[in-house]
Amino acid sequence: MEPPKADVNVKLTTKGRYAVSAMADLAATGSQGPVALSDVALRQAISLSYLEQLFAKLKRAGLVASVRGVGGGYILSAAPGDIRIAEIVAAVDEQIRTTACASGSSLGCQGTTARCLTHDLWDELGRQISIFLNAVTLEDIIEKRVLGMAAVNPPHRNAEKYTGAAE
Amino acid sequence: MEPPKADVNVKLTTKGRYAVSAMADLAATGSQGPVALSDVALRQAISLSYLEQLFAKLKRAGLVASVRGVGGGYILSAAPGDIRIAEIVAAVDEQIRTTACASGSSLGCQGTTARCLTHDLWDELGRQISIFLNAVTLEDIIEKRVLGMAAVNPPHRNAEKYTGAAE
DNA sequence: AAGAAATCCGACTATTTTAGTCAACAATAA
DNA sequence: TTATTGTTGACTAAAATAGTCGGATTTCTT
Repeated sequence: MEPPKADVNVKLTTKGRYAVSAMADLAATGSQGPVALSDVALRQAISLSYLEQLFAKLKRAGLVASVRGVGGGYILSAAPGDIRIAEIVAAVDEQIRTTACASGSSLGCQGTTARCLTHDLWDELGRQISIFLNAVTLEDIIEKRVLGMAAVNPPHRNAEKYTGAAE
Repeated sequence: MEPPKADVNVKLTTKGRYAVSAMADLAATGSQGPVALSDVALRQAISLSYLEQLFAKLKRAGLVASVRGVGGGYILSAAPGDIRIAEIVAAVDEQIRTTACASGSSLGCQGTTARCLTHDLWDELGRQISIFLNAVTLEDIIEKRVLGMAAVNPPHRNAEKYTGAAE
């Protein structure tokens, strides 16, 4: 059984990060039974109300299941190794609004002159991000297997290896 | 002479896209002399006033030079092959505000339990995006050499090749 | 049956960011 | 000198983000 793949918009807000943090918390602590959001809220320093919002979406996306009542909480719908980060982000982050030359669609791209020169660029970047977030699972996070992934290959020139942050 | 490298925050708004489009326009049309923003505004369908804002920042970053008066406009400060997309994005997009567990800094990351489990993840993603945007230059864009870059290597599992957008 | 612990639900709000507009000014070429 | 273009800064409207709040519902425990 292979994990489903999610498409990720080039949009990464704190909402998505909170969701991933909360899901990682669930993966790390909830191996036995359901975990109450109030616990997650304390551990991750996120407000309970906000977490409730996020988990409503996560549940709608089928990533978690809920148990109501005393002793209830949320459980992952699948093993941590089968939940990709891309799915989490896609579940909580709303669709990016398509400005002018939207990534993916060729809207308004009847380019005569220089218009939409950058279309391919954003397309490709979005694809790179998707690939990355689809390659990492919750298990990778709690096992700390994320760092040190190989770099992308530049298109044509033999680019010097990019070592780190400038400045 | 090697192009400088810029650090890119994990933040990609239309502002950055507009700037890249405008710079690509400049690269494509302005090989002889300065290009007036009014022309760029028409071709790229961006409002002139907004472009002025963006180019003020681009100039401050040293990516373009300006010529005032009749026949004036903006010129690239370097050859298209020496201007990386990352520099453009970094010039116009403000610094991301560091929430809770900021990428790069270890602020608030005195993690006892599960806190900051995702730190490495966002760090690594930011690095991937930086690598990509640092690998692409304006020349690549106008020569359409952007598409078909190699995928990132997943961390540990031998992930199935991600072929495209789901759904 | 009562109460506590939890999810659920929807409306509301505050803050920030984005995406501009507008007006006035400065330099320069024709 | 006049038209063209850049320069600057203040201002604004709309959208997205990041929540809050109040209440309802379910279910376990006593």
